[in-house]
Amino acid sequence: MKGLLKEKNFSFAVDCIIFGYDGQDLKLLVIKRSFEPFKGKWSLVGGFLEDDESAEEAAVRVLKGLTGLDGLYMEQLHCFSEPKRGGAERIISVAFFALIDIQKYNQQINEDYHPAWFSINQLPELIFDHSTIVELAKEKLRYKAALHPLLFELLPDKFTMPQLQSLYEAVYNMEFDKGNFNRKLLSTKLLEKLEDKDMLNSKKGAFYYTVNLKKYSAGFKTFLNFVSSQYINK
Amino acid sequence: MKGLLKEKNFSFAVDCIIFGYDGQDLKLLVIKRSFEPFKGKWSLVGGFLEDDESAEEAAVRVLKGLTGLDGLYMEQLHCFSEPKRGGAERIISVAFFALIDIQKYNQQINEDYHPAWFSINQLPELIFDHSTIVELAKEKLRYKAALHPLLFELLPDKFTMPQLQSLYEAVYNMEFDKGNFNRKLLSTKLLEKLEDKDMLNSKKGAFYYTVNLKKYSAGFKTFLNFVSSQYINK
DNA sequence: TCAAAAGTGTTTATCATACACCCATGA
DNA sequence: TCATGGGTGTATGATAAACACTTTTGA
Repeated sequence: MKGLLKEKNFSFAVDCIIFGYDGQDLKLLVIKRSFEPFKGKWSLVGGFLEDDESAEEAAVRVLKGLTGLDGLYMEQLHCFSEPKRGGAERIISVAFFALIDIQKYNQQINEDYHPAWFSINQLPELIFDHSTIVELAKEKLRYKAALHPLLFELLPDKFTMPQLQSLYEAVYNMEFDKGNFNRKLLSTKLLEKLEDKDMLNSKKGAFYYTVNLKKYSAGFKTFLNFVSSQYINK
Repeated sequence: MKGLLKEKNFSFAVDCIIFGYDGQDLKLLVIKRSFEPFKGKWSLVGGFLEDDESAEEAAVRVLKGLTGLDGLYMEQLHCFSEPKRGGAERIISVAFFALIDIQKYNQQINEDYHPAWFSINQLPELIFDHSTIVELAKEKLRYKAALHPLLFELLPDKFTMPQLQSLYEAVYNMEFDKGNFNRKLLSTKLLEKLEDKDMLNSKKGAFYYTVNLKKYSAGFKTFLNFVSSQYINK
């Protein structure tokens, strides 16, 4: 097929869906466009591909430009290539979703973009097909986090079990039994209990844990079926 | 970011990973290139994107051109955009994987492409990064089929339990207990038992079944954990 | 009547769930 | 000392896995 048809050329961009967690809600980081068209509207961060970089490299560059952070958890989501995605010219885009610790982010924020966090349940209108993209990203996050230890990326290095449980409850919009939650998470052997406690959020205090992802493959199995499949749609 | 940097233009193609099952092995359909460069080498079917179509539409077009078939199960796999994927010029490609009933295919085959089926365990060398793409597709197929009723797409409309079991065994390269396999599959409520039997492959004969995917969402849960997670890597 | 493969039944161990209970602390 | 939330223990039911058993047919 290639070689038989004439090649066309296309504009090619990346868009980043950036998830964070503030202790209450799962949040999305969006920026306010400072240029036309749609100046002043909310949008995902994105950028055009350069000649010498892959989409992955472009996404890393875009993420660093906004957050100042390297080495974020990042994953290719989907390529959106409908001729009329919105906007005057046709742009093909590969979407990536990223998970960041909202505290680390706030230290290095690049205000030039006019970024803002929105709760995932109260998103503003986004330009082009960005709302669709975000919906897909939410589904994928739920799906993948049910099977893999992913959500730790949204927490600080040290976190407590109640924090972790709140995070899962925010992501899946459901409640878990704390006893069963603890057992399940500890049975993965991915967590290491520290000696100090967080005394700020309760009287008794809750022990801190860190995650040891080196044990990932061994502990993987126990993540299967973590969340009942009715909460997974993709 | 968009609007600030100058846009570049890129060649954009789709590649199709086509899986089939011949009753013995999981197979991949590849074509022999009839043009330079790499004339005579094995390759995935692909094609350049047209101005007025999405990548999905292009993949459907390419699949129909080769197999003569519409309405195949098809899913976007990944976008490959490394600047040096192989070949002289840079081409960004979105890969799709498709599942087809090998019998239906053989009726409408387009010999112009010099297509051939290879067992997934004995693949020839493929051009560019196509071997990498196929590896990723295999992983994704295993992953997804462990959670979703997908593999039916590889069988005729009527199939027997032993056939279905052989298919799963080929895909996961392991053996299942027939009693447990039957129970598990029947518990999904996705299968409808027919009145006639296949008397060709055994003395006793095996009842035919059809799959009723309308019951998909209801029966989904039971597909979780179908295959032990150690066989899933993505 | 026997071999081969289809299909069913049964036992056991493991795991998920629900929920009762105990513990440590600040007010 | 009591209310609060952290953390542990336990009983129950559901499910997965192993494997023995029965059924049907062609040779």
